[in-house]
Amino acid sequence: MAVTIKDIARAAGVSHSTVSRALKGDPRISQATTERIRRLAEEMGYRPSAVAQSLVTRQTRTIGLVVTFISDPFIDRIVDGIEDQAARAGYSVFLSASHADPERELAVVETFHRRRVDGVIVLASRVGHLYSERLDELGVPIVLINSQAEGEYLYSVSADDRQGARLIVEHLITLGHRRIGYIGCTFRPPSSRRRWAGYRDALERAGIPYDPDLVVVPETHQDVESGRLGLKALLEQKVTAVFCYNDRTAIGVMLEARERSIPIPRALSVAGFDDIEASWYVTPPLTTVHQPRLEMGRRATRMLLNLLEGRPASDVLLPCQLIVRESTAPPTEG
Amino acid sequence: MAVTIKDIARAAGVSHSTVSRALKGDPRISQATTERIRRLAEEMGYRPSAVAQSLVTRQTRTIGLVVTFISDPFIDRIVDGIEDQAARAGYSVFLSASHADPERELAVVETFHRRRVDGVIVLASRVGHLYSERLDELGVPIVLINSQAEGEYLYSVSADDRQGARLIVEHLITLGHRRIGYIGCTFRPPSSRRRWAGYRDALERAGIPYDPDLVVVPETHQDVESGRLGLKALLEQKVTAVFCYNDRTAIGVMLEARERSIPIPRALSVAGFDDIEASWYVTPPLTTVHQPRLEMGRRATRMLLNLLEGRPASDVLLPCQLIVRESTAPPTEG
DNA sequence: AATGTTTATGCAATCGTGTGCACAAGCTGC
DNA sequence: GCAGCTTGTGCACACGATTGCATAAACATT
Repeated sequence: MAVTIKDIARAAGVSHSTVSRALKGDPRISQATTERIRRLAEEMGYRPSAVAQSLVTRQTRTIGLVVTFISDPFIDRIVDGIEDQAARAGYSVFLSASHADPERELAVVETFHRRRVDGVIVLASRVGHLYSERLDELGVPIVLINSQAEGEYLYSVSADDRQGARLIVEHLITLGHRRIGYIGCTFRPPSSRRRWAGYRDALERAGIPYDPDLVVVPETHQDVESGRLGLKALLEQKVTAVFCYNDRTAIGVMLEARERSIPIPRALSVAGFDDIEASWYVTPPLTTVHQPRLEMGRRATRMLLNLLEGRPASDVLLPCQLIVRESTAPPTEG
Repeated sequence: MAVTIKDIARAAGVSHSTVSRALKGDPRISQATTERIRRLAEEMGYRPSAVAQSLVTRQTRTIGLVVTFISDPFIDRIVDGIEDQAARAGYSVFLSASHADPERELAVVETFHRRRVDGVIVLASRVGHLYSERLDELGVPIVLINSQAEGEYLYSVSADDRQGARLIVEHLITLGHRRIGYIGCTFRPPSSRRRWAGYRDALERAGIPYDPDLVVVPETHQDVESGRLGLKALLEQKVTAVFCYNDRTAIGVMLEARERSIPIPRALSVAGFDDIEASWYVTPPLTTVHQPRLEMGRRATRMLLNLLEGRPASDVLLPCQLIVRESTAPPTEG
């Protein structure tokens, strides 16, 4: 059995209210008693029950974190940032995976409800209408990170997809490329659309006419596969460079290119997005766009904590950074 | 304000005890009342408070999960497996990172204590004496996955490091290699030692004398760097193949080899361990040992749940599987 | 000496749920 | 018509903390 304040009260010969107050540093309790009680608590190995505290204070100091899949190389550092900030503030994190399955999404929300989490962070998920509605019913603040929500959500932290895409496509243009393909993503429509917009921004600024034939959105839910399919389609278009929705897609392109003996970057430049760990393991190392993932996790958590303390918060859009490695080079003549 | 059983009781014109019993399906409550109450609960959007339930039942149905770093490509699927099984059983998971920092380790244990978690899973961590002692003080079952604990711990789920290592070294021997190096890991001594033992097992079975000069344990806490350093040391020994502590180390070897224009697998075969996602993205795809990570997470969780229900449990040692890809080949003559 | 003020502590209710025990009503059996 | 049994429900306490209010003692004020 765990030690309770009553046990301490008995040992100290005071009431349990006094113990509670002493431990909280209530000035009404005399210095002497406070110290005596604190020493006893320490000796007896007292650990306040967060459960009992939650019941009376009506806040659990927990936050619910939903991701679609835990094994997504994109999210690891974000979760790191979330856990870090939450722990520092004395909050604990419930981790749940929705697997992009509506049934499990509802189950997760239900669980968060029963657990009475103080707030929720939704990570890189597609938030459909039903899901969104249920989340709202929780009646707690919700922060979305890199949301694939269809409507505009109240609070969000995102990397600037459009700016990042523009950056990397400008890099390709600067290298001399004119026929640049874009391989989008069919199951993350909003961010794919934003990256596509950045791609067009770059073309427009350079005065290169936009050619819809150079844009493909393969019908698959596997990023790597998407890259393979995308490349097949784009080869007919004689592109000299490909900008991919994300690094996994770019890796798919590279794998497919290798099978077809297309040397990268000599015959084809490949660019990704996200800067996942594997992007600098592959051959050649991938030119990509870095998203400040750790920072995104931290900012989202701080935003949530602010909201929980009644402070205002406003959306955060973090800039991306171009990472030039070896998968991009000037196009070869002819 | 959330709906409570008292609200339902008032609406139904019964006492809250009756509501509690009806919702739990107590046979003493008449069919009619039970149904009426259930309908009301549904209509009013009642969500039982896990907090209040925990207080009285003295179990929280939560499990604490500690990892050293969240952004470790090795753990993602394990966590997937844990979350999956826990969620199915109605348990929620508190995720914490210790960052291999003694201070944070203690903080995590302290948090789990206050939260009154029912059990703990420790993932791939080095569990020192102090840490271990504190964990014991929690007084709840603890399951270690791929433990780097120094002593023998009560309950654990592991992949069979020794067997896996033997498997892959035998593969190298079968290809014709005789001078095979091993690059170990300095900050995960127990498993590194086990893989080293498997390496020697394979040599012994093949009648190849063990040469300590072919074993290096670079003094670095970065896996990739370890591979680079390891290769530098082993090149002097004229090895034709290298077995690495893990895939990241093997990737380090490959990167270093590329910089030195050593073709893989023609001039050097490289083998890893773990089968992380990046292992099949690299060029050439890495021959490695697959650990059934998803299964490890699932088994650990089921073991913990068994312990929580008073059922017995015994340690699990799961076999590893050899994954032959393209980074290994017969040695070239001369 | 009576009253007011300060200081230190205790009492008791509360948070939302579970549960042992009491109890009332209806039924059975003699 | 009464004891005994069954059935359905309520009372009241418990879980471990927080907190408004009461109170007792000590001291200051008039």
